[in-house]
Amino acid sequence: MENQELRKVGLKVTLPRVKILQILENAADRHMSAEDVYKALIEAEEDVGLATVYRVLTQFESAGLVIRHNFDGGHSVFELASGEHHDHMVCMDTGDIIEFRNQDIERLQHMIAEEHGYDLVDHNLVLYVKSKR
Amino acid sequence: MENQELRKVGLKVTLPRVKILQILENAADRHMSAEDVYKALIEAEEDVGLATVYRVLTQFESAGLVIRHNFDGGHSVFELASGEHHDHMVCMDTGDIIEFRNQDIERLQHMIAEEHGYDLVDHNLVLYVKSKR
DNA sequence: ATGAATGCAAAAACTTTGCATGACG
DNA sequence: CGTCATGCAAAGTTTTTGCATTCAT
Repeated sequence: MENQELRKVGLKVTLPRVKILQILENAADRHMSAEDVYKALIEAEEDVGLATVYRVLTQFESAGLVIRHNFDGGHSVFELASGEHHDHMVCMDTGDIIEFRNQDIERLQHMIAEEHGYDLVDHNLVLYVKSKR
Repeated sequence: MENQELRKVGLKVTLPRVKILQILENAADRHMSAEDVYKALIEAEEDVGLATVYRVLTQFESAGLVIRHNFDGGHSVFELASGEHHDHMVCMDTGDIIEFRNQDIERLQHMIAEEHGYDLVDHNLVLYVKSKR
C-alpha cells in the first residue's frame, strides 16, 4: 500500500508520511490546503505538527506524488498527482474546484511557447467561473 | 496627466497615488511587486510608506487601473492595465516575463466553461518556459 | 548505531489594520 | 473645515527554519 509508494520515490516510511498520504487518497475533496490536511490529522487523533505537514507535502511535491497549486487567495492547495494532467476551474460562488482536460489548449500552449523561441516546461491555467443561474 | 486618470476613477489626487502611477507608467519592467514600487519611491526620494503602497495598489486594482497577478512564489505582482488583455510566459532561466495574446485560447476557455454550465468570469494562464539554446 | 525525520517554538515573508496626524477639495 | 489618506508600528497569514529529541533501517 502506501509504504511501497513512499519507498518507490525514496522516502523513508514514517508515520506522518503514511498518514498524510492516506488522507490525500481518501479525501472527499481532492484539493486540500496544508491546514486542511493538518485538521484531518487532528481529526484522526494523529499527533503531527503543522510544520511537518508542510515539510511532507513539499517532499511529496518534489517526488512528484503531489501537485501544488497557487490559486488566488494566498495559500497553496495540494492534490494527489494521480492520473493524467488536467487544469482547473474555480467556482467563485461556491469555491468548488472542477477539473477539466482539453488537448486543444495544451497544443496551443506548446505552439505559443515555440513561436516565441521557448520550450514549454509547465503551465498554470485556472478559469474563474460563476454558475449561470 | 495622472491627475485626470485618478479623478476619472474617483480617487482623490494625492502625492503617493500620483507618484505610484508615474512609477508604474515609466517602469522598465511593467511587472512590479509592491516592494519594487516601494524601492522605486525611495529611489525617487519620495517618503511613502510600504503600507500606503499596498493600499494604493489595491485601490488601483479595484479601480481597474492595475492588474494583480499571483505568479508562483508567494508575492503579488502588479501591472498597469493598459491595452488589451494578454497572458504571460515566465522564463525559468532568466525570470523574464513575456506577454502574449491568443484569441484561440480565449475562445476555448469560454467554450470549456460553457460546457460545464458556467460563465467564464476571469482566468489565469501562465506558461513556464525555458529558452531553447 | 547513525543519519534522517519530527515537534515545537521562533522567525521569515508578505500583506493588512489601528490610530493619530496631516492633506485634499 | 470635514473627511479621507497617510505613516508608523503592530498584528495577521501562510510558510519556513533551528534545534533538541525520536525514529527508521
